[in-house]
Amino acid sequence: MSAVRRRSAQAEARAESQRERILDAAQKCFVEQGFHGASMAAIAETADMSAGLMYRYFESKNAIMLAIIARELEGKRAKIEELYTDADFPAKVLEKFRLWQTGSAGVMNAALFLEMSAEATRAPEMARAIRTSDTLTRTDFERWLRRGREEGGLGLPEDVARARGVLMQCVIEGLVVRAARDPEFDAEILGEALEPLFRLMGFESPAPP
Amino acid sequence: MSAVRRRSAQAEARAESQRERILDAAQKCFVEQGFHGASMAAIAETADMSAGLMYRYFESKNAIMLAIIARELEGKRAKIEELYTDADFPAKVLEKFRLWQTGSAGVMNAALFLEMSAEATRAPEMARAIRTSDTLTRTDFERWLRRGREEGGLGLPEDVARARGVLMQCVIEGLVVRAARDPEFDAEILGEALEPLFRLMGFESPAPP
DNA sequence: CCAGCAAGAATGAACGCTCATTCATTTTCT
DNA sequence: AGAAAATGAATGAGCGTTCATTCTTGCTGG
Repeated sequence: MSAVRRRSAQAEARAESQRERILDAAQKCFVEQGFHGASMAAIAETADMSAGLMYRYFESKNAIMLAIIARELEGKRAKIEELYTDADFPAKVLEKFRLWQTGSAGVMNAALFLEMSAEATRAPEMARAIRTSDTLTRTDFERWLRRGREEGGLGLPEDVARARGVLMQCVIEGLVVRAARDPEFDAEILGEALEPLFRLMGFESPAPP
Repeated sequence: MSAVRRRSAQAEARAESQRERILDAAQKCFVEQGFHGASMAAIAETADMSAGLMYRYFESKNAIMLAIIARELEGKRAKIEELYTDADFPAKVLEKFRLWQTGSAGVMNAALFLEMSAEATRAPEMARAIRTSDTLTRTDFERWLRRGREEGGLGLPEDVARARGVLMQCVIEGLVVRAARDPEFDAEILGEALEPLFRLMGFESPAPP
């Protein structure tokens, strides 16, 4: 029985790695050809497996799309969290902007972000997934803005914090749009305009110790 | 010959109205089902004509997509121009935000904007069209920011104006993303955060006479 | 030690369907 | 009557999905 259990654990691990292989391939294809432009055949070829086999690991193409979105959103939140656990907010945002431009691996891809957002306006399942992640991100921003002064924050009242939290999201998402649209744009130019804007909104580096 | 010319002019007018009927239907379908999800049959039905007839007025589905984009971008620029030919910039932006949320006719549709932006990352023709409109919009913003003091402006130097012009675009586009994602969101909340932000960036109402 | 075997993994041809596009035909105008 | 406008069935390509089949793996009794 121990042998059986070991085997099934091993099989489970292999299945998981297969799922990831499929998701990696799907992400590449979705970025290059769009959700609807990418065919299962193309994804299979990219993943270096047969089309039929993918149905052992995912119920449908739609399930793959949803899995991609979940993975991307999780990654996005992790990246945004990095922004305010460390110093120099504007510089960190600029750094992320450059990553969005190049579409580096492991980063929320800007084109995919647009694709997802457009799709969410008509696919309720995607809208729900995005909405959840969206709310989490905004709540995090608000918490940051409402921190008390003794913690190095401004201690903003709730309504002001909410307004600025949303606006912050808009600015970030606007930067993503720009990164997708203009991968050659020199991020440095944004820097000097971004800094006073973030200061105004209360997103500053924590005070030095 | 006058009869011939009159006839051809009349025919031309009719052809133009047919083209517009197709574009209106296509826009509706694209918004509801996406560029690739909307079929020619669906567009034809919405336009209340046969599928075949559309090919008398447009070479292909792709040509329809490009025409839609051109029309949307032209409208977008006109709407943005309204922003600074009149008083109270932040209030006007909020008003546009609400229109994006409801997807009112005649206004650049938010979902379509996302769809277009995503498509542009892989279709060079669309990228070119969008890039052109994009540059025009930014140039307009920059001109506004560089206006001399005697004209009620700040007379900002070129590099600062460029940085703020791009950032302004990011904020606007971020608002579009938000409008698409959250049609229920109360725009009023944004108002109080938006006003100091625009003031900081130099986008103010013209001084009263 | 191994021949044989069950079961999971993987294949890829086939299926049913939808799509964009075409074109022989009919209808509508002048 | 004749030209232009409009139709909608036909076409063929491509899609997501299924499934009969083959391959691989690792356990088993002898």
